[in-house]
Amino acid sequence: MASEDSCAELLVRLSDMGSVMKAVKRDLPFTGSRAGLTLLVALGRCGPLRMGELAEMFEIDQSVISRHVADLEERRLVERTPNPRDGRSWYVRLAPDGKRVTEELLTHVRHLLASTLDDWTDEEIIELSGLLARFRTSFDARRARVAHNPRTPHPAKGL
Amino acid sequence: MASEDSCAELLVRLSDMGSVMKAVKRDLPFTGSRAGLTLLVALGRCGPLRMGELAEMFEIDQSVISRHVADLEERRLVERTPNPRDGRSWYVRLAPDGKRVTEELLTHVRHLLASTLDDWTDEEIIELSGLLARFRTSFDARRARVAHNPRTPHPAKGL
DNA sequence: TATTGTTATACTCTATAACTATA
DNA sequence: TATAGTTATAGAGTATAACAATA
Repeated sequence: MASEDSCAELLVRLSDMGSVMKAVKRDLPFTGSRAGLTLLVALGRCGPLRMGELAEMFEIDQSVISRHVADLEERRLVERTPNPRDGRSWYVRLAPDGKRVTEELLTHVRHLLASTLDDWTDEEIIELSGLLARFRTSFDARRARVAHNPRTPHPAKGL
Repeated sequence: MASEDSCAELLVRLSDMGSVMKAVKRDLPFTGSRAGLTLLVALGRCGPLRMGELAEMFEIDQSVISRHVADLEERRLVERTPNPRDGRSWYVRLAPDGKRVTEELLTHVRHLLASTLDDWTDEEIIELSGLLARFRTSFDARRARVAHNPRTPHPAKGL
């Protein structure tokens, strides 16, 4: 069972990761918005996705996705194809330029990370990845519990 | 030595933590900006800090800190005292209300985390905290190396 | 002359609401 | 009527540059 002390410590460490990722993203050689970059990477990992799926994945509004995708499309980094099963929706996929850019970016970050972790063993890195993946699973499970059993006020949106 | 594969995996996991922290912050019972909240927590952890120190800590511009602190001061959550050793600078500290609010928030998040990790052992949590702390250390060390030995183009700011 | 902090301005990211077109 | 996506508008967060006061 998790103690308050160990949770407080973990909280600090997790917050710290925010600064780290921010620094990584800021120094990335990409002439476009950080949000667009994030979408490109997601499309590279997951393959074609609908607008709504992207919105759900990042928990941001569809309207925001709509504008970012429009921007990426204008810059020839993604392409849209109509969903043959539903005339309302679209699939977004990486265009050739987008694929190239995304691969370059990922290579860049992987090198950065490898250089950062040059005194770590592979086992240690895998250990950390595993714990983070498990943390994510636990977090999602808790959210599902709360959503199904809403004794807490509400999702409490604007607070 | 870190392999490309393990780094790629870790990269995905670290990005994931961004979404998690965003969800945590969004559901927090705080009637104010997320940025202000972050500053309050930092002041609670570190004690009185100068404006410039806050800017450096979060790697954002002094002008931004200036406006957030002005807002928090207006809402009686922080207080400013002149630095007796340097007439240009100010110390920012939690006001009584700010101290109360900060403690309530931290208690809330600790409970949230404890509920999330109810099937983790304390040792596992401490293990994860330790690896994250070490990651942060490695990351900072790499940045210092690059800064002192700038064979890469430059800090590459606007990119 | 350099540094601490402020103000003015503009850009990025996001949310809300009103809209369209399909289902 | 419900849903997928768009557009308009507003708010939060940040960076840049010009500035005041102090070192």
